[in-house]
Amino acid sequence: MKWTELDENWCPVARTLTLVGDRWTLLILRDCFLGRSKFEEFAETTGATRHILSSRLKRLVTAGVLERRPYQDRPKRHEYVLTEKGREFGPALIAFRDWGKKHMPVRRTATATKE
Amino acid sequence: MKWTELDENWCPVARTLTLVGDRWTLLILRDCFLGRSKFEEFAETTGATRHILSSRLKRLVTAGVLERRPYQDRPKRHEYVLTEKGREFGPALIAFRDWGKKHMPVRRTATATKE
DNA sequence: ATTTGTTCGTTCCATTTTGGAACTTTAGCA
DNA sequence: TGCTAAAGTTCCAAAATGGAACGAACAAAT
Repeated sequence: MKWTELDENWCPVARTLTLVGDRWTLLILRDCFLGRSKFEEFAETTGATRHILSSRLKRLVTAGVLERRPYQDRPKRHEYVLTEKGREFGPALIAFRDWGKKHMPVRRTATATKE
Repeated sequence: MKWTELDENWCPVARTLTLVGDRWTLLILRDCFLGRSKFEEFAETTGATRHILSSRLKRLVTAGVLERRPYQDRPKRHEYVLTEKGREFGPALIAFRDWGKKHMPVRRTATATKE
């Protein structure tokens, strides 16, 4: 089954997933809620390739979850900010955060271990 | 960046995504909350291929979100049921559902339109 | 005894999507 | 002029996916 077919699904969860049902998209939204808004910031903090970042941001803007707006002229630069629709997605991320805090402890690696 | 690297991420959202950050996994969990528990049920209602279903269920069981347990002998059959850890993921799905109900209206297609 | 049906997968392969890095454009600054 | 920064785009090899067939293990029907 293709993902585009899901947007006519009877289930609201399924329809939601057509838009935000992938890792990078959710990480981008997390960033937005943390106040980040620039392409380069997303690239650094999410670890997504610029390629994927570009396509995901486009999708979110098209869907009306983010708004792409200029924050300076010459050189023209844009930033991505949450719309009302996007802000209302907050509770979902809170739920993910809380569940992660409780059930997904940080796995330390050799390099991450200090002390 | 590889996904496996995210599980040592400082962010609990990111760590959560290493486990449930894909569409099929979340649809499977939705099914579980709706009371479904069998492989064939998941296959039909999520639309995921048996291949993907198999790998996702394994991951969820390994992570302790689902428990694979026999519900009959001869022919041996198993079902997948939410553990306490899995049940605590409910609020996240509720948030997805609510957001979807409000912001992702069903897109009707020609065949779906009747009357 | 052979065929059919059910459940739960595994295997195979062509198509998509990713990851990773380089390249482009526009413009300020030294 | 050369260097840096932001925001993408392009390219290609590697990984994930979809689609459908195949397999095992047993029950029920013919």
